[in-house]
Amino acid sequence: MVREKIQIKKIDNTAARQVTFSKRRRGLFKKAAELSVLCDADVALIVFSSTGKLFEFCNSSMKKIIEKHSTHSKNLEKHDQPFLDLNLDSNNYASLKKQIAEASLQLRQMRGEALEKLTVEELQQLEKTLEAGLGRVIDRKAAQLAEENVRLRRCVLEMPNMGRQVVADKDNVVNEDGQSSESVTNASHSGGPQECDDSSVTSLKLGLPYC
Amino acid sequence: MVREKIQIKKIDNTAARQVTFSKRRRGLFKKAAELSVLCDADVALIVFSSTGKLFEFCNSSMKKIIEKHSTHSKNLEKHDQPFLDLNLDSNNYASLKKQIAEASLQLRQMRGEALEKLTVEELQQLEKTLEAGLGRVIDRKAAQLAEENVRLRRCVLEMPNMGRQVVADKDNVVNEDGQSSESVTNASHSGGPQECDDSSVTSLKLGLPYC
DNA sequence: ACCTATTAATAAAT
DNA sequence: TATTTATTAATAGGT
Repeated sequence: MVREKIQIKKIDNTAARQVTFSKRRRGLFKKAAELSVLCDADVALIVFSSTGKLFEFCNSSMKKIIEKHSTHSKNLEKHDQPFLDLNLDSNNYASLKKQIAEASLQLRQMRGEALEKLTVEELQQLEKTLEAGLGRVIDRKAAQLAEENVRLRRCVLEMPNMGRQVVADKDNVVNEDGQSSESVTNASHSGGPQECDDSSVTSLKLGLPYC
Repeated sequence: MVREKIQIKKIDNTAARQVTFSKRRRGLFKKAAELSVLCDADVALIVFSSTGKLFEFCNSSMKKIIEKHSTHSKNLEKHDQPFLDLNLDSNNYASLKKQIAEASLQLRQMRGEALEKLTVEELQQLEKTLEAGLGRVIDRKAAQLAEENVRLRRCVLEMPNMGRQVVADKDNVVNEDGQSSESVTNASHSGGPQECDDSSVTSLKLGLPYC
């Protein structure tokens, strides 16, 4: 597209990814709107950012289009038993929905949205909860990293020859030349590219290819 | 766009409209796919041509995304027609329970529990989300406090006798006219975090009995 | 469906 | 986040 052509793969750098997301999202929504107008098409577009924020476009009614889509797909896959669900207990059903609404609201508030209705005291409480959670997350991360560090050091030490130099050399190798290491994939369940600019994280990766 | 710039309005000529539809639809789907990969976003795109033909794109599961979308919107709109919703299998009983489980897990993790299964990368992401949420909560609290402060100062000033002494030596009085309350509000929207510790909350309470 | 002149989108830098 | 700019990508109209 631009100054330089890019590869279509997940953008590692979080900040860059969010910038690109904003720009391209705008572009995509514009195109969607144009298509619906120019060609008299029904278009529904739903996007969740990697942080869980929802963006949507629909030239008419999202609900209607989703229903229409549902109808189309239903021709192919068969339907479980919506009627059974109905028979169960509408109170129960309603209660489940209420629970979901409540949980969603809480989640949004923890993400810093929908705070308008909260009192200062509630905000204070929320702040404490978030601080506590953040602390635990950071602790846990540190623990994981320390654990991995131990494993890596052991791994390096067990290597007969070059182990020591590799560890000692601070800004060595590997990460620079693109995505060289299989180890990155090993390190994460999700298998996605890394987005940790934390130097401690980075340094961890350095040892892995030798294991 | 090309040889000549076009107006974004329905293309009258049917053949031309269909040609444009094909071209732009391809372009749109490509962009949607790119966004989902580059930015790790969940994207669902549903298009019905003016002739009723269905085209869809989804980087993961259309059903899942529609469910997620449904969950999000349910927080805002009340559920008028549960029957219509039931037609989508997005709202069957099992699915609702799954959504609750998922939301509960997310909430627990944001509170710093159940972190054992998360990778370092996921922890990193969670940390960022918490930090962002915390920042917004703090901002909001500051804004609320500032607002209340304005009200309290005005209240104190309106008291015939002792008002002046109480307020005078503190930051000046100009701050509490319409102008400043505007600026406080503006600052809270865009501005950086402001520090408000518990003592400021406490001190606010002290003023209230006089009003 | 293919071609290409031209506009639109956008990556990177600021 | 917004603006700017250099460059690639999309595409309108023609064949």
